[in-house]
Amino acid sequence: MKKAGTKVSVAVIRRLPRYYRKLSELRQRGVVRISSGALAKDMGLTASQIRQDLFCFGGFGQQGYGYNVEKLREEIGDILGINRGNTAVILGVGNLGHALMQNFKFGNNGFSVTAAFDVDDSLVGTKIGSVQVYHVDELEEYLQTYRVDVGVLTVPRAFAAEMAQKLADGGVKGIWNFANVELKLDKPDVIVENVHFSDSLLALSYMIGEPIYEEERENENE
Amino acid sequence: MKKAGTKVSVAVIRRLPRYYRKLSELRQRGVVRISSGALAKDMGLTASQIRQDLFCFGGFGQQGYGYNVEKLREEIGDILGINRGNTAVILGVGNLGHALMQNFKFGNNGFSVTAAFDVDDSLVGTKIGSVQVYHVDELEEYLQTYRVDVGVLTVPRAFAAEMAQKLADGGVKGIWNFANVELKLDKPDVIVENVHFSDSLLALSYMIGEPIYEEERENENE
DNA sequence: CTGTTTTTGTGAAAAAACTAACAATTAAAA
DNA sequence: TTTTAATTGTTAGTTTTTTCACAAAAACAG
Repeated sequence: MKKAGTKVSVAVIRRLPRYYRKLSELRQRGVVRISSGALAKDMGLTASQIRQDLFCFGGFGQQGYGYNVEKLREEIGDILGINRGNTAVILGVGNLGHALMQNFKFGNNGFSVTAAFDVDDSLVGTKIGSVQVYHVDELEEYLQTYRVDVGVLTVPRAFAAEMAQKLADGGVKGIWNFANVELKLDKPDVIVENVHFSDSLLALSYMIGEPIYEEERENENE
Repeated sequence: MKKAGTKVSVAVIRRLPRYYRKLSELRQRGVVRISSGALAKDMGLTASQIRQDLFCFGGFGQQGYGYNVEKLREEIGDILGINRGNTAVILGVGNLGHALMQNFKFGNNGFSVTAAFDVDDSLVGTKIGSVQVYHVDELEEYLQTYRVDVGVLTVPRAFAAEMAQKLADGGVKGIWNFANVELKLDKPDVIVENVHFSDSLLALSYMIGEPIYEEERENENE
């Protein structure tokens, strides 16, 4: 659909999951079709932007009709790689790793978690849900044996760099990094996606202290 | 420092916490001064961008010298509101809320957590660390009694909207939203900061499937 | 003390992102 | 069936963001 070699901007890519989420919600509510205008209003964007974004990947709509919710959702899901059968392993079954394994719906996002790793011997050998916990020492061999697309890094920050390197050496394509450090890898083909809680909270901290942000919001709602 | 009424772009604000984090790290390593060029190289940005970003708030550097790490860190911290004595309450002491309370360093980001709320009677009355857990029914009164700047929303998605409304009605300035829903509030002066795990994972999913992103990364590292 | 190098602050240029506009097409109404 | 209204794909224009370029200031070397 998209011209080969064409680069889609990061800004667009960051909006795709939001579209997917909104379309999933619409589908669940039984909505069959939606126009870019209605979607825009619902999401606080402009209709133009939505059409432009989708245009990057080819037209999924129909003039005079709009977009079929089910079909558009499928298309965006495909673009995002939801049907690619991605696999992930969890590094660090502490509080956060545990919470992710128990609460986060990896399956809804096209990932299956195939293993977890920790150094704590009281965890090794147990199962979280249906996922086996291995000792970190077994990581290397595991990565050589099974295809793992993404490593989820939920270890304490002190161990993050070392674990990230092991994941990269083991051939993962991406690292979902929850450790509060900027990872530097020698493998440039490994994508690092950071989830920095503190960055998020500090941005919020700034915004609640700046009256100008309130004004902006008011205009937005017209 | 910044001209009153001037709006700083969101892109800049999102970089400030990264600067703060990097400067904290440099300070800890005993680095006293740094140039925009060195900082840029370390962070994968351009020197120009860093100077431009800081220029939004006034000049913190010195020509021919660079930036004093300690001083710049302080300044950015002030801009972000780290010394404003912000308070936060946790809504939902499930897996994630618990993990945040135990692992996340609110203090490092200028926040003190003053209370937590849940519906589970087996949790109500207990303490997580030094933080008391109250029943959600007591939220309204609590918000009327104490100043709460931010509500941390870690409830199941089904309850997110309702709880968000209570927080907004109670007068919080911001909501740190971990529930996987787009919140719609009738109070436009309440800032919502979303932490959407699934959006993040799906963006990563897209990028590991697109060879073009690898190329981009390679150029970045020159 | 003088000259050279470093480095910022800042305006201008370039690039990227977003919005507007509209012909082409479809759906719905008359 | 014909007309009217709705809506997309797509190009062009506008705005925002990023990068470039360089004078001014400071540090450093000799």
